[in-house]
Amino acid sequence: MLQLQVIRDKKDALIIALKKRNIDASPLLENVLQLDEKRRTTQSKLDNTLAESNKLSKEIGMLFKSGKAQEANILKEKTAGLKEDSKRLGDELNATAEELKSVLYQIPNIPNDLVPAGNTEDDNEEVYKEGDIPTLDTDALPHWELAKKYDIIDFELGVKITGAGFPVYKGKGARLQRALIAYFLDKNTEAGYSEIQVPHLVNEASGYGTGQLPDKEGQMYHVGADDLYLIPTAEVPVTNIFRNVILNESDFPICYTGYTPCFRREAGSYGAHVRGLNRLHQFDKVEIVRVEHPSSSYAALDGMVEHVKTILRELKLPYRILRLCGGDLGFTAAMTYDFEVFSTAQDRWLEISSVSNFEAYQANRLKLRFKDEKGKNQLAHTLNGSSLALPRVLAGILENYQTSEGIKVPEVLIPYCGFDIIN
RNA sequence: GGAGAAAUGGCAGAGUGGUCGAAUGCGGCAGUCUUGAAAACUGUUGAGGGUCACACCUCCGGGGGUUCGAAUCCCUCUUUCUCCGCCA
Repeated sequence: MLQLQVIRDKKDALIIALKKRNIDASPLLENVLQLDEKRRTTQSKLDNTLAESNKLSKEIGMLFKSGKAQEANILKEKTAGLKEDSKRLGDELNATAEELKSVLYQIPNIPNDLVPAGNTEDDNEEVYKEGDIPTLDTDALPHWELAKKYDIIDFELGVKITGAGFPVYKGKGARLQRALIAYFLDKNTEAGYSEIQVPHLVNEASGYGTGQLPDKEGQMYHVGADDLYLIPTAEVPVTNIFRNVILNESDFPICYTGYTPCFRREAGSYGAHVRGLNRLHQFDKVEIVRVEHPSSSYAALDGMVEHVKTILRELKLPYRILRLCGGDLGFTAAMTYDFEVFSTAQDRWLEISSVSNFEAYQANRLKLRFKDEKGKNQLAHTLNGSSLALPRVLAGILENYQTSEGIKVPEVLIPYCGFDIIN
């Protein structure tokens, strides 16, 4: 959520910046300012009424104490009208505040200056590319065929147990999956991220805190009986650790890494492009989350990007990095870098990581602040990224490492797997 | 799941209808003293709204109610603790 003060101060600049997302924010922002104005006048009317009623109450108290019940009762009558007024003004204030909040929730984050304009993923800007795309035999298979051939992932079994998009990993497939998780976590902790295990279900307040609610309500699985949501990413529980927290400057930087399964309804996406591991309802992911001082959040973002690079370099997977354009940028992000690995047999790029700076947008919802050197509370910046999302990394490994003898295991993973080929 | 107790500032812990945003202790910060540090002493120390700045308003787990007036009384939800039951 954007800060009211920022909207008040720089409305026109915000409208221009939000054009990159192809939205005309001016009606929304106007509405915000109008509601804010109304909120403040109502608030001040209410405050005055309450002040008067507080004053009378004190007088009544003193009169009763000094035995002047008669006079006190006269004053009591005067308070009746004030009570009605404050009730009415209070209701009005609440309604206005609610309305204001709901409009604020509809405004996405302001894209960073570096974010290119554009509508679709075709307008994303490739900023980096590394690794050689292997030349495969003509009979090379896509990963879902390989999974079947070597019996390491069973999609049909998942359909039987749960439904489409819930694969079952078997034997060396399961072991490879576990190896990847352990390897990612080790790399992250070596880089200074502390490992953490968090709940896989979150409450409504957490959903609002990181911005999944109300914007992406339909993307999360909701457990009605307990009113909880299955997490779509570890970002939600990990970042919400800091909801309603006031940090000291010396606490920065805060770096966490956690492995969790992720659950996404993916309503409306069907077809060939979601085959195999390309898009699932349940998948595993290792996430990195940082909380930073505003002055260093972009350095932190760069650091996260460099870190993810080292992992892909070690896995020897061909990848590229895109800076997302305004139209493709997530609702809450100010800037995002997507990592894509080349899936050779499918001849397409697969997104395997998304690293974002949310600046103060999430912090404003979370009320995540720190005391600056002047002792004033300021909003912190939050960031997160995948390091990495498992299924598509697995798809990339299976396809790019396939040989006529079987699928070779990337060297760095051999110690984690205990085998060097899947055949 | 059943029975009972509780929830107050960074922490501990007073406060059962009026001047309580809240005693006291610890911790934090600043100062005095000291070559420096410790100790001691002095002062200061929650958040939000509002204002040029004050004033003023709100917040004692969340929500609602009673009352001229609620941290204090009532209802409700949540959480924690104790006992019982169940259980990986």
